[in-house]
Amino acid sequence: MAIPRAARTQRRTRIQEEKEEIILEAALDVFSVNGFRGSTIDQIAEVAGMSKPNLLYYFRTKEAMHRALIDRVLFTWLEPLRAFDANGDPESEIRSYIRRKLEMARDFPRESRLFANEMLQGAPHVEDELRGPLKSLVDEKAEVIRAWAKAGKIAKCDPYHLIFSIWSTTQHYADFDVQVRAVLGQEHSGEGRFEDAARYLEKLFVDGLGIRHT
Amino acid sequence: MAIPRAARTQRRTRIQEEKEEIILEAALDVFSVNGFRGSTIDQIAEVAGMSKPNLLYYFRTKEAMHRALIDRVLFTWLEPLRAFDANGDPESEIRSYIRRKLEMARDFPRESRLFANEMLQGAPHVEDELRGPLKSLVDEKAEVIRAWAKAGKIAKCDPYHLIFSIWSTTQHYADFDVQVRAVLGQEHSGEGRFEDAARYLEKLFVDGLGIRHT
DNA sequence: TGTAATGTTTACCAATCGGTCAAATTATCT
DNA sequence: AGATAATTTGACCGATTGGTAAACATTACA
Repeated sequence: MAIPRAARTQRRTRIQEEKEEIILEAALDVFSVNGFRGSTIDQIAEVAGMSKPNLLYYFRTKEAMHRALIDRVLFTWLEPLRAFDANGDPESEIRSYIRRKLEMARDFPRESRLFANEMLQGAPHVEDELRGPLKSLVDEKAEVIRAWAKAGKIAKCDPYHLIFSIWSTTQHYADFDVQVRAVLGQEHSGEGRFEDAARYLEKLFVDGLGIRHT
Repeated sequence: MAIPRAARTQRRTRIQEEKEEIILEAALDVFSVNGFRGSTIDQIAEVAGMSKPNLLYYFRTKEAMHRALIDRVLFTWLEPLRAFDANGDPESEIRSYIRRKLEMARDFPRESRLFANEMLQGAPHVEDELRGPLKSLVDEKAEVIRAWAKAGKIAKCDPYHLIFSIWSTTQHYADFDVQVRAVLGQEHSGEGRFEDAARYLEKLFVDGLGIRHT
């Protein structure tokens, strides 16, 4: 008889690791487009190439699948902000933060959309993470930015809204990809749009924050 | 016997106008949070305070409801961009565009989320509008911005990405409202956050675009 | 190799889904 | 008021939903 997943205390099997990986990959495909409510286990099962009960053998409920996915993605997603260095100089830190966020929008659009979907729904599954770890991290980095402003390295500005504006402008290229492509037209919808965006955004923020570059 | 809605050619009844209004209002509540797939007619019926078959008397399918809602909202939503005036001066035009968009994010967050949901899903219901009317409007305004840059009134920049960045930064306060509130904390989550955002964003764009203000 | 644990699937369940139908109710107009 | 058209609803339909039970297949390990 199969042991229910939740009751297992032993180390995970090779098969478990592989299959859970496949399932979460498929779940990311589906959840990132349709949101939690709009996604079905059957859809995920089809993408994963296994039967529905088999999915439910590894994750007992649809919610558990979503939960596991969020947990795994959240850490990676905040990596660029975590790398934001108080000791670096403002210009290069902001430039590289923008660049990193844009790379993530390009390379991990599904992850971006997964969160966007969650936010639109009022973050019913991650509100705690927002108020806890996320807020702490942002508070910490906001303090860095405030110190830069105080030292006259950048113009005085609200550090929280600065962070919001970098998040929104970069994630836009993942979340609103269809719109961006439609507006740019076929000829400018190649991967080059990310370089154009990087160039434009770096200039916007560097100049907008009054960072003097030699 | 009731005449099917689609076959009616006569003018709409008072009751029709009222009820369709109530239904679309409820549909906006539900669709904007759960997206098309994640929303059910029963949910909308409950919010609207009428029976499910009654909703289907006014809109023959769930898709028709969504369609009507999108059509009604799309026009209003593009109003600020339409008001963007080629003859105005760059600084005040950009400032007021940002302000208008922020006001819409504050006053019509559901409309913003409705579109955001649609974009995340790949715009299955509005792709034509994106490639047609929206692209045309943006193309037209991009030309205005390009002319400003050519005349040296603003710094050279990609006008499309400029528009994207204004869209994303402003709509962020509607679409990611939960996140914004969570990060700002209870004390800064009052309506004042929109004024803070306006102040920050106006400065960012005016300085970022190299607009000399006396 | 045998066997116990792990993994997979078919068949199924109750609840919910979008939508229909016909009967009942209400508004409109002469 | 009476007739007619417009509106509303309860009962219902087949399909899909999240999830279960149990039989079957495979793997790991002594």
